[in-house]
This record gives sequence, C-alpha cells and structure tokens, in this order.
Amino acid sequence: MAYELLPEAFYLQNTLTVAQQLLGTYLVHESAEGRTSGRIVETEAYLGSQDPASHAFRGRTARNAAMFGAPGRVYIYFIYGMYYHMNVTAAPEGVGEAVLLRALEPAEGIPLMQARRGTGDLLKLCSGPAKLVIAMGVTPEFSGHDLRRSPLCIMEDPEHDPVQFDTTTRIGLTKATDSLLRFCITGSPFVSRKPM
DNA sequence: TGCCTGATTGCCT
DNA sequence: GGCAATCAGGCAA
Repeated sequence: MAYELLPEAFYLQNTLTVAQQLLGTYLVHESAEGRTSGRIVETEAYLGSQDPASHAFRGRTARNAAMFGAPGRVYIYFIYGMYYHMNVTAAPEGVGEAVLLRALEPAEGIPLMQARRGTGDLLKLCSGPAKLVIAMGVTPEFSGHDLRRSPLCIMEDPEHDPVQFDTTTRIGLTKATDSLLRFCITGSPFVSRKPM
C-alpha cells in the first residue's frame, strides 16, 4: 500500500471541502501498543462565527484554542464528563473551523482496537466520535498535534477511486440542527447512523 | 427493535 | 448551576 501524507494545502481548503475530501482517507496511529488505522467514512463540518453549534462561535478561549490554530492539526475535546471527540482543524491559522471525525472503518490493528473497546463487533468498533477515539488510542495530549507527523497522521492512497458520499444534517446537536454539514460514504455499514 | 436514562466533568453564563 | 458535537444498558412491546 503506497499511502501518502496529505499536504498542508489540503487543509487550507474550504472547511466543507476538507470534510468531504477526508472521506476515504486513513487515520493512522503508531502507539506503543501497536499500529492501528481506519478509513474515514463519516465527518461533520464545524464552521466559525456563523455556526452557533461550533465551539468557535463565541470566539477563542483556552478550551478551543486548537481550533484556531494552524490547519491540519488535532483538536480534542472533552464532552459529557467521560468522552473525547477528535477534530481536524481546517482553514488558515486564526480561523476557528474544524472537521469532526464521526466514524471509521477499521483497517489495521483490529485486535488491539477490540481490546481497547471491549467488543469484537467490527461494525461497532469505530461507529461514533467517542468510539473511534477509544479504539484508536487517541488521548487529549494529541491536541494541537500536526497530522502530517508520526505517531498520529492522516494518509491517503493517491490512486483511490473517487468517493461517493451522502450529505445530511449533523447529529447530537441542540443548535443549528438543520444545517447540512454531515458527510458519510454512501452505503458504508460503518457510519454511526444511516443517512435519512 | 427502539425509546429512555444514568454516568460524570469542565466550561460558560 | 446547567448544559454538552455521547454511549451502553435496561426495559417494554
């Protein structure tokens, strides 16, 4: 498999474009316990000051600072007292936009993912934003990490076929629930919820 | 199969 | 003090 790192210019595109084009790429983590990777099958876009559901809506704070940082970085955030979500920052530095990774199709290191998640069901290993963080062994220390560097990076197969995706409303929100900012690979059984 | 609820902590109002 | 980009398990039908 001849995978290549995504260049910085990829992340400088419009956030919606980044969210769509991340579909079909691979998130790879080389941890001390072993290597795990998964194909990104579901994403959501979070925009800046125009998007009330975005953490960046009310401006920059200590918590969301990573969202305003350089593109192609990790923004991890703690939710519901027990889970983490992983985002990929987009847009130039100073613009608070990011893409939430919502689901992966497990690729490498599946036994390790199963051990971390405590389940053997492939369909449920990474079918949700908190689940994939656990399965991939991602920790909050990665916040601000550059996704073009080991041990946590995003790669793509430059010869992969164009990905067909569905566009739907975002999930789990209480604000701006009518925006069509969620993207998932058409027909993939690994998404967190079937498109409507 | 599908709805409803508890768990649990940090941050903003 | 209340809420939040969630998940798993329990119970009803």
